[in-house]
Amino acid sequence: MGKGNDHKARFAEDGHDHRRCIAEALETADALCARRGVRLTKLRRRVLELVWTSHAPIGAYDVLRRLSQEHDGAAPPTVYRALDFLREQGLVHRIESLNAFVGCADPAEAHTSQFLICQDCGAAAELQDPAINRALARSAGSLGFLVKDKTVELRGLCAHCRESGA
Amino acid sequence: MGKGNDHKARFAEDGHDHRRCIAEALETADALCARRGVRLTKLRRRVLELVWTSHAPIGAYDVLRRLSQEHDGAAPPTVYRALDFLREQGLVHRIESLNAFVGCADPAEAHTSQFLICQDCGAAAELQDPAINRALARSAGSLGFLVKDKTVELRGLCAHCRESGA
DNA sequence: ATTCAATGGTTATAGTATACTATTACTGTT
DNA sequence: AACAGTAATAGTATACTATAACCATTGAAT
Ligand SMILES: [Zn+2]
Ligand SMILES: [Zn+2]
Ligand SMILES: [Zn+2]
Ligand SMILES: [Zn+2]
Repeated sequence: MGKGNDHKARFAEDGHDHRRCIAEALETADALCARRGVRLTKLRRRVLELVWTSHAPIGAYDVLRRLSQEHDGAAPPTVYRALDFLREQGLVHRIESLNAFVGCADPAEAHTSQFLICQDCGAAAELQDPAINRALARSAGSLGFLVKDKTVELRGLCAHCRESGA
Repeated sequence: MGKGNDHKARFAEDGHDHRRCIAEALETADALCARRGVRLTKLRRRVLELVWTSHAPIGAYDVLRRLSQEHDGAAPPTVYRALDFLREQGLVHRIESLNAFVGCADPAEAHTSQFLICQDCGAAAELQDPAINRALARSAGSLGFLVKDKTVELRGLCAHCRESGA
């Protein structure tokens, strides 16, 4: 299965085999879409692959620039349509504070996650911390607020960049 | 002082005196800027007033449209500069998931807050819940992540719209 | 008065996202 | 084979959000 059945994800390790990250993400996506009866077309699959280029969220227009090199006539809607599909299927997440997209670490089932985003290396780690969700639910509940959707994004320095920096 | 010395803010009540909200926000801003020795110019003050038009976050270009009606030559930079100043002074917050701005309920000192945003009436309530901040700090800390900035935005239905809706 | 940094005006451009229309590819039906 | 229905993609234009770059003015401090 995918990389992330961990309850709590981590930042990818420094010298990790990222080709394997990508391959696993694509395999998981293939299996998931097959099971759901939705089509991970060549285009959508390629956009997913481009999003997985690194663990740093990538902008839609960066995806477009790369896609254009191999796909004549690629235009903004080409990318946004693919990203919309991938988001609907939970295969990518949007990072609101960056206007950018990142591959989901654990797309098997719907979930709300939190993101730690390193301002130095750009990498984003996806967490699913029940304690955070509990605290949010409590706070919203006490005001009678019905939560439909959550955005939790923390920006700062990951452990690695914190050490190597000053 | 301002409206919000509450530990936990609430959604503004249905028939509340919003003119008073605005007046208090402006008074607080005047006092705060005077104390800090920064200039809340006529333009900046007017932009703050426009942001406080309602408790719903407002887009920069909506501010611009209104400002243009009374201020010749208002252009995007006019508004963004004023908003930048107001954000630096903690007088307005940016809602990342809406690309919009909202007045701060308690600008007296720097703080990280959370937002509950009603998808029906548009209003945003600003919370400062220590339990949420604790949960976030714990989670980030356990990964050695140094948090510099937080975005916590929950979208859904406020108590009022939940009742009046279906 | 002189000076310098802060403020704002103006024009242009970058960056992000969607609306709208048309076409293609695949499916099953007649 | 001809047809209709559907999903996916193409193509064009436009809306929306934000910043760059350069210049004129203001206003507080010396
Ligand atoms: Zn990897
Ligand atoms: Zn990092
Ligand atoms: Zn009010
Ligand atoms: Zn509401």
